[in-house]
Amino acid sequence: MHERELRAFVAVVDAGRMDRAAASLGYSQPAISYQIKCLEQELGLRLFGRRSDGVHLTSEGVMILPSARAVLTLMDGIKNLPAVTREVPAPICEAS
Amino acid sequence: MHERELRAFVAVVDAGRMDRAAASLGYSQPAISYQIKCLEQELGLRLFGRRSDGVHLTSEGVMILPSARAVLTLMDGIKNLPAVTREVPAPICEAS
DNA sequence: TAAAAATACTCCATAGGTATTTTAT
DNA sequence: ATAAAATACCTATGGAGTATTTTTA
Repeated sequence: MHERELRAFVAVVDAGRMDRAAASLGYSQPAISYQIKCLEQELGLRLFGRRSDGVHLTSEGVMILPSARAVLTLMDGIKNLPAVTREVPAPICEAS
Repeated sequence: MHERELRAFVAVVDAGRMDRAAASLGYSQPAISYQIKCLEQELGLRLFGRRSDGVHLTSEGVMILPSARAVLTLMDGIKNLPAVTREVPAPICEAS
């Protein structure tokens, strides 16, 4: 399971369509289709039903969505943790 | 940030040495060294101090460890969620 | 039939292995 | 000097793009 697959997953959920999700992530539409397919294959289930007007979550998709979001939030936190440590407050009094 | 990098990270933490972590994951030692290096570069910080008898977490490494473990736990949960749905209890009464 | 997703294909970057070198006690 | 990590090198796979086909309402 890869971060970019999970980002694709939630982007598609949010957009309701793969092509718009692709645009929002700066990828081509086939790239997102491929990522979703990879994730579905790795999990061995279908995350979306395909329609001519977009895509909708299956019940399995609904189930993993909260965990997917949580993983991405944690990852964002990991990426920001070092920044937090660097945010050591500057001395209140400037050197004279 | 990739799942395999986080798995390498926690395996190295648990083993205290990259070569043993590599063995525990079924990778070669240079592969783990490479994954740790990638993660350190992506985060822009050093996760481990290197010694001749192994490796030890830096304070930044200590900070991200709980989140790294949480991500992996969530990922394991995602992988198992479908199994949970499939574990629909069998009918208690056999068909007569 | 029109809009969206999937496939085919090509190309490059990523990540693995083996062999070797470097580093640290 | 020895044990562990890093580097070099090669190869294979993954994942991206563009062009095209397929699907579905």
